[in-house]
Amino acid sequence: MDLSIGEVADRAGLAPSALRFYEKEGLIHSDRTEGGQRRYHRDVLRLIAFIRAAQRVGLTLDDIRDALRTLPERKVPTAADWARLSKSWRPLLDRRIEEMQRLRDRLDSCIGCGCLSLKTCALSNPQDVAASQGPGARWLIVDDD
Amino acid sequence: MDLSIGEVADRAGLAPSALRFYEKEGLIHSDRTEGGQRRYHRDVLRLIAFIRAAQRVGLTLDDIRDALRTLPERKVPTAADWARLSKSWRPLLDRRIEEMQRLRDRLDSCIGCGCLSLKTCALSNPQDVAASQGPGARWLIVDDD
DNA sequence: GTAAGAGCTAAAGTTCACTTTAAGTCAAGG
DNA sequence: CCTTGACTTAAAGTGAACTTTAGCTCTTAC
Repeated sequence: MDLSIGEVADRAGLAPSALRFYEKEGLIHSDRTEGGQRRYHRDVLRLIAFIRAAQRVGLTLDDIRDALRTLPERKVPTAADWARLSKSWRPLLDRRIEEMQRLRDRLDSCIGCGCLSLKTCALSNPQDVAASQGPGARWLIVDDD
Repeated sequence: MDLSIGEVADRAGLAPSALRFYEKEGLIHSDRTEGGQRRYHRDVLRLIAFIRAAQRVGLTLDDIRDALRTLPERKVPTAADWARLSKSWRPLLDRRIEEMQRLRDRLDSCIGCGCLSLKTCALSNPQDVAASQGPGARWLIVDDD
């Protein structure tokens, strides 16, 4: 009752080529038939769901492979294993949400006050704050004083 | 009192090569010195802030170029112009925030109940919901019934 | 006036996450 | 048995967003 690559692709909503790619990258695993075709355990669907979720949160496949390495090898992960993994994403998720909300609030306040041309507006003068901080998206994640 | 490419790069927190790239892509504009070097109006810093913000929300540079085309040509955009642009991002931003929150809640509930191996759990059986919906990240954005 | 560092261009290179291609093999229904 | 559609591989291609390289030129401080 194992799944072929096409069945997994259909159910998971991605292309067979993506599954082969994930396997080459060490993210998922398959058994083979006598003739060399892939056969997947149903558990791979949950694994793929986790991979896609992690990607949505902003993790690279490298990050995800590292995280999956913390799952017990050679046995099917338990609910507790998955829970531990989910939990480790929580802070990242919180940060992403907070950042989006800050951006939204900032856009809102600037729309509301029409201040975009004024010196005092955070949006209109991001560079003065940004210049002093490392690389990356600086002005958006600046803490309000 | 115009800015050189290096000054803009420093203040905006990106590389000079990125500024040249943005210019080639039609996102920003520069004047030139007699000798052919770029000189930027201070306004470019705000424009760059907008571009980076839009990227954070998930827009491609193509999307952003299109959005910027709605700004009045040949004159410095007003506060109202920027406000209109910001406003158009609001729905996208809201959707992204909602999606992140849904993912967080779902992970939380699955951690809390330890249900990951059960048939009733949304996280453990994403494929049954996902299969019926188009391509993309489906299970994460499925509405709760 | 000159040296050093900042800037110029065009073209090629990089990384990520896949997809496409080409040439062939496997599996399952009739 | 055989046809058809799904599957196999390795390697090359894709697109987004830049960066790097090479070989110059410009600007500025001394």
